[in-house]
Amino acid sequence: MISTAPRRNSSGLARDIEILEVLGGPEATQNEGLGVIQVAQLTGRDKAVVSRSLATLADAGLLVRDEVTLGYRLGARLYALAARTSESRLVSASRSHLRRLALSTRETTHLCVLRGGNVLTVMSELSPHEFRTTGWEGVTTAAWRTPSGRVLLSDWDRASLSRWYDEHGRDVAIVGPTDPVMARTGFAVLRTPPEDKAVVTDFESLLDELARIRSRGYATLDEELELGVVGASAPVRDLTGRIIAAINVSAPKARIGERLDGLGRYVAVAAEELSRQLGVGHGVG
Amino acid sequence: MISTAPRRNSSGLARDIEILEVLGGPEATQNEGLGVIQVAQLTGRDKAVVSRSLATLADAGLLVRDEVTLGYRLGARLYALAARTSESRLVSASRSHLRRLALSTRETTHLCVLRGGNVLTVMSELSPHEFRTTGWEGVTTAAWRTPSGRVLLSDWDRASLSRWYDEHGRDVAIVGPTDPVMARTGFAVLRTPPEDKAVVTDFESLLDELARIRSRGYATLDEELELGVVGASAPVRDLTGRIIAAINVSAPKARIGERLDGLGRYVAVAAEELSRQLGVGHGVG
DNA sequence: GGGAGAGTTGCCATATGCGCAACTGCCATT
DNA sequence: AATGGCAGTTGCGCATATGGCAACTCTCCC
Repeated sequence: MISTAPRRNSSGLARDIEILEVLGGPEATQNEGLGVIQVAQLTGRDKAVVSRSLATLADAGLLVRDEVTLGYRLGARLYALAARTSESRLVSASRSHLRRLALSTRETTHLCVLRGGNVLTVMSELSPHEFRTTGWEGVTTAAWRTPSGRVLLSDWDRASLSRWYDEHGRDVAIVGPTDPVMARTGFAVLRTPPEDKAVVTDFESLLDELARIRSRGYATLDEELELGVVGASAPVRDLTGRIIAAINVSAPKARIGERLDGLGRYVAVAAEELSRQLGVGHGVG
Repeated sequence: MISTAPRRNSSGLARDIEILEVLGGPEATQNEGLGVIQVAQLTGRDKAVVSRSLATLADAGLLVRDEVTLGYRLGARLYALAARTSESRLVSASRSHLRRLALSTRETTHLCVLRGGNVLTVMSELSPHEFRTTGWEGVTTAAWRTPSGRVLLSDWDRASLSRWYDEHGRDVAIVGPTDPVMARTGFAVLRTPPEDKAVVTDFESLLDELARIRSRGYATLDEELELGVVGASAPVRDLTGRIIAAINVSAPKARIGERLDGLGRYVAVAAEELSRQLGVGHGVG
């Protein structure tokens, strides 16, 4: 990533995107959309501006307005665009691999990509143990704190990493749990890990960990992000060898025990299979 | 009193959306994205304007730029917006389709999703014939025994199916009717179907049935689960093409008679409409 | 009836973005 | 090595779209 932050103008677009984010957030998904005033409050802007922006976005088809309640929600055009992203194609190609992994490990698996300083979970397959009906799709986490994020950074050169770390190294946020109660209470926003568990604390230790990941072919996380939770991640590569995604398995430490490294090797094999399929998948429909 | 089309301003946004559409088009999704000049030609705008707009959109995360080829493509932020709202969107979008289907067939319709080894009925619309006040929302049934469950399994690969069947193939329970009387009396817990009606008896016959479902585009059930009851189910797909839910119509055999296949085709059309609304067909093709 | 809340619109100063043209880099060709 | 062409970025002046305030409508509810 580049962006020595040349401060684009983008006044209008920034506001529009902020509005889209709000309407994609937990407040909007529960009810029948959000009203002008609500969006104005959530974005901290004048209601007149928000009113006009919402109308324009709805005209463009990115939003849909409920004629009765006057509430806005995300529109069909946005979903159509989302379906054409490369992530969308990656997800459909990865599904069976992820599902198989979830069934054989009996744990929850994720497919993650890097977005800015964060790791974006684009797909989840829940373990049979899970009772939740919704996964973590769309949720983002500070990249350098998660095994998937470290995997995704592990093929960067040092200069790029340094720039990236200057910009994002202090990020700690876990953004966007879809449960509104969690969001409101802030429960999931950040749980400080025990000091002694932290493997990565600064740029140098991040480099060390990335080197370890490269040599092993996978990353593991032992209660570093959350007590009682362990995980393993491995890189998915496109046909040029670049790391484009990471497969992750997260589980309670109690169920994994001493087998964490075994899990890492297993995840790595699954990621390699997926990579191979992506390499040949170009001709296949 | 809206929609008198009062000539919105939308100068910048219209252009940005046009650019997004172009980058969602076939020219961009195939190769390594599109360059500034190409987008300028496709939108008929000055390359300077396009250059700035693309940079701004990329800064916002709606676009991603390939460092090497300098090509732009749609970014993960779009996907994240859509993915985060997919479940709530399914429920809200389904209601009108289910209701319409219930009215036109004059039978009870359900929306079902897979949870572990069971089918969970998320939403029901009762037929005009029904007098019960409670639907089957929240009721779960062994997946491989129901048409909806088979539909939901029909896009799984064989390896995953095999694992899944090892774990859940012997489940027979019908769990948790919301009617407390039914629950207490155990009336709905399990009615053994007539032997000769069973289409799926083991893993191989399940595979056969799934193949039949794939080729027809819908599943039917003829007194297999309960005497005198027939049903038809069809798949609902999300924007990546994955089967995320099934629409089901259940009815007394006496009222359907020979028209079961017709009902299946009819349900399949409704499910396709719903899928299209969720974003399928706008995109991958 | 009137008051509160939600949403829209008019107005004006100002910041924004358009469009042209000049500029930088890169690569192939001679 | 010089040249020309192509891709992309940037500087600048001017028109205009946009933000913020306030006034306004509409509906709902007491």
